[in-house]
Amino acid sequence: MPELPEVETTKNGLLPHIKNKKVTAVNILFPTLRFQIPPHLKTSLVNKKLIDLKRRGKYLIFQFKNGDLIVHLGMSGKIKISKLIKYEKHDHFELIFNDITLRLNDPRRFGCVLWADNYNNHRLIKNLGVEPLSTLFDENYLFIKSDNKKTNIKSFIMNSNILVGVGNIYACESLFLAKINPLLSVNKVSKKQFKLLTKAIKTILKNAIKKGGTTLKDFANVDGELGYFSQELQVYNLENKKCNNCNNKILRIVQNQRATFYCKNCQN
DNA sequence: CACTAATCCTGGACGC
DNA sequence: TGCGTCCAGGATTAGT
Repeated sequence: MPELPEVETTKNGLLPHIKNKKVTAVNILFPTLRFQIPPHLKTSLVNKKLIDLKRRGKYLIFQFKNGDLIVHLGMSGKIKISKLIKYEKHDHFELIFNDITLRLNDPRRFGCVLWADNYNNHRLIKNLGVEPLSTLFDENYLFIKSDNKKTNIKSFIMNSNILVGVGNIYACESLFLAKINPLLSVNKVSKKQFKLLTKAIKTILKNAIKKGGTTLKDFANVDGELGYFSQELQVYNLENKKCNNCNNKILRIVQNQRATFYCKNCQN
């Protein structure tokens, strides 16, 4: 479900509620996720103060003095500020502070809850590519990374070892904004196109964060409010609808086993 | 090495 | 109302 803007929205929603607060209890309700939730969290986090909450790619990093709690939301994970006493189906993990309870619910179980002494050294984090909203991400970076690669530009920008946070929705939307055909081999992408693309990715992600993310089926922020970027989508999930630029029909194809939406007329 | 396919899992939409 | 099929926001791993 969540790409960078949704994770960022979650982070921004949670942080003011939990910063500098002590964990009073941890409940592991259903440890089965992509990896088993480490049982020691139930005791090792109690009485520890949350120093900061960060985002790295699509990972949330809850920082404590004794280490980092790493959470990935997978396709269907949600963290809510819970006022409910009764648990719901697919609740997995609960982080309880004095006055507030965070609950992780993940029906498809592609998410994970991990522990690391330092998140930067964790095997799932240390090889991640650049943050798209950082100054390290520019056309030169993409150009260097694209060297000799024949893979298509869409899967290239979705490769988290190159660039983090861009999933299927924002890859489609960014390529549309940059007017680049998603099928184009990266070794044929010009420097000028890379410049347009980096700019488009930054613009799309920033705007999506501002709108509180994209709600397709059920994404909601920590207070249960929906994301409004879905109203601004230009191609994603809009097969056979008219392109806002040229009125041609938006196409749906499959690339690397993922749906791609684009306008053949505008993106070439 | 580079690229493709399979895989993990549940639930919602849709056709019959 | 129910059943079968397909599809979904991710990312690793196995295989060619």
